[in-house]
Amino acid sequence: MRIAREPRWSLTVSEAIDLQKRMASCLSLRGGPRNARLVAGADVAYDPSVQRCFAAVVVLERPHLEVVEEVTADATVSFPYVPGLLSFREGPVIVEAFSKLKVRPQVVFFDAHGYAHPRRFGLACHIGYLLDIPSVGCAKSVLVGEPQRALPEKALSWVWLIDKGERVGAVLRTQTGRRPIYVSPGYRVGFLAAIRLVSEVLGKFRVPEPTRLADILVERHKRKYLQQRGVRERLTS
DNA sequence: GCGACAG
DNA sequence: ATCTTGTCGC
Ligand SMILES: [Mg+2]
Repeated sequence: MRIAREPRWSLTVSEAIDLQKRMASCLSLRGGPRNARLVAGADVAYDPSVQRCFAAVVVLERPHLEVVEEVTADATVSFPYVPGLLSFREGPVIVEAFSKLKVRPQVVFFDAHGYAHPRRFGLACHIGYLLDIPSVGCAKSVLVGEPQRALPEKALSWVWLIDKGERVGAVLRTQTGRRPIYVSPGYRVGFLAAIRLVSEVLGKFRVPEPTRLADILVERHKRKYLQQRGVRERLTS
């Protein structure tokens, strides 16, 4: 798959923050794909000992969520973890993985926030923009904001996530008796569309299928990569 | 200054 | 995110 926009990743922390402020103003919080057939999930894993990171993208076909393509990539960690700047840490290896895809997904789900971000430009917004593909943020914990009211226990119940008086996303209970996930618009997707899209790709787990399968694949890829590297060192030394 | 803080 | 085995609860 061809990457629509050329990213520049070599930025300082303050330059990255400036970029987010500039980019946030040119985002559309409306729309959303109609009856998307190809949906994708992406996730990243790390090996702290060698400053290496890994990414996986899994493409599924709706409505039955069958896997149609899987790709992985790996790279050297090039940016620290700074809350609010996750896309600059995980972006390079994620985009690298997407470039290896043959098919072009119609929507992408990320294991991170989108609009629910200090500067309203989380990883899901940033990567969706670079790929020029509608995207949704599906985080497992909160970065900014608070539920507008108490979240009911029943599965599929949701409430708005409010930050500084502004609606930034939704708190969605995907399973009864389990903690909720945090859904927010990424790129070219509205609030209700984001919630609907996530509900359409839920399986039997708390986390949506696309990101859950990407998580499993990236973990498997990381293990294989490190094993292979261990073998080479043994034969070289 | 203090506390919060995606992955 | 990662370090880590078994164990308790939905
Ligand atoms: Mg992740």
